Amino acid sequence: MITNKNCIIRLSRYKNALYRLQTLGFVKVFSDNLADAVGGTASQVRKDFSIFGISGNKKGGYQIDSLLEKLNSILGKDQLQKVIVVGAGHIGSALMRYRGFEKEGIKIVAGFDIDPAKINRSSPVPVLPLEEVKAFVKSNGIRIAILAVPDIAAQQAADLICVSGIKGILNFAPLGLKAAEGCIINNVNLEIELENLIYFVNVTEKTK
Amino acid sequence: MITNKNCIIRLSRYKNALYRLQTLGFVKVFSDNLADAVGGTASQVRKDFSIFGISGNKKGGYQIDSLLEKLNSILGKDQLQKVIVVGAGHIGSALMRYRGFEKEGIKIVAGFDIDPAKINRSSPVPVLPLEEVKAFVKSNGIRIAILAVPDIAAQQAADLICVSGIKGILNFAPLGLKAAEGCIINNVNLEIELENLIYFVNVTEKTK
DNA sequence: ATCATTTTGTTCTATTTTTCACAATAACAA
DNA sequence: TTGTTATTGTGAAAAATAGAACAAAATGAT
Repeated sequence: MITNKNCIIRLSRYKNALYRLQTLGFVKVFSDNLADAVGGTASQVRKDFSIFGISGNKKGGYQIDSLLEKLNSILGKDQLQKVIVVGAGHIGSALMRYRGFEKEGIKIVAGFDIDPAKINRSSPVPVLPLEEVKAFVKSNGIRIAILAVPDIAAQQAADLICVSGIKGILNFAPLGLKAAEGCIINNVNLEIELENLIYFVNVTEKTK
Repeated sequence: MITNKNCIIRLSRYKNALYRLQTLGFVKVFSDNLADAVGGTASQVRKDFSIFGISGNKKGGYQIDSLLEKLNSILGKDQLQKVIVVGAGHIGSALMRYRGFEKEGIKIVAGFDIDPAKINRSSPVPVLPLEEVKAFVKSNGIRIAILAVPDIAAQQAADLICVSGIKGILNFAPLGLKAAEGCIINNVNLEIELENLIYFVNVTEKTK
């Protein structure tokens, strides 16, 4: 089994680049075009494809449409992914209003919050009371949740949604969470991303 | 020079864990405590410290306060980092309202947008016309920008702020940007993060 | 048809990152 | 003291990842 997260991220980037190339009218692509498009090497593009049994044509490159089909299937994009957002604060609400996911086949179907003032069953993406999350997850077959609650509530909320049947959590709380058995947590930590950026800006400035 | 991004991310996590431990009343910590706290190995904690010349006490572990001082200095947290947000849409506005950065010594000092309707010079974080970005960056010595504009505008906006003197960009546009010479770009791509999560949820489900 | 050229697919090599293992040493106990 | 134990710091080993190189195959030109 592939455990290389960067490799999967590259597949996503290839996919995105391929859509752009397709829009521009291209129907086939070579490994070095893709490498240029995502900022990698042609070797690595071919290696990545080889790992997943994707093959092209000697001298003919890769057919963009069939390549996209294969990448989309690997990335689980052959079916609509329904996602919930837990926490309807600034970040959570912004995510619920964000339309960019839809063109990626990702649909935010509901938000949940513990604060009654945030509940709104009639908005485009309804915001429901947190107590209803378990029933909702079960009856709608949701597997993925975005967690955007304050630090203090994060672990508790994570535990709750794991028990509710969620298999993967994208965690925005700036705090490492302990995953329950059978649940994967990926962290998006903006503070850490910024710190990282600041570090590398600092060191490249110093070494110059 | 250290180029290992994950290593720097771990330093941030150690730092955050240390603050939590400090709050709980601890004054010293052992490598295995930290490993537990961030989900790594004790070896790696010590190796990471060793790389940056951080040393503790044989049998005595690490003094939390001096350890934090060293980590904060490495991560550039010994001075307030002023950051601007380019793009005052849903994500950009949410970031400007997000108070979590302040306790990390990161202050969003202004937002910029091309849409006159978004301009608001009197809000807590003023939103200014994009034309003013260069002057603002220069006169306030800003080095870091968060880019939260729509796809189509992203490369152009990135070019503009690089020319304006920005050294590091945290890019939210779901699109790989070409960095101008002397400018570092880190990408935060929520679609890709979700795809990644979905992939790993799928494979762990299948292999079980 | 033959040859030259292009591009894949994969093996082999290099580099990077992580883990292991253990000597060195500080703290404490007897 | 002397011995025992706990923990660091690091060099060496292992594992994971990336890159280079090249044979094989397909295309097109002469």
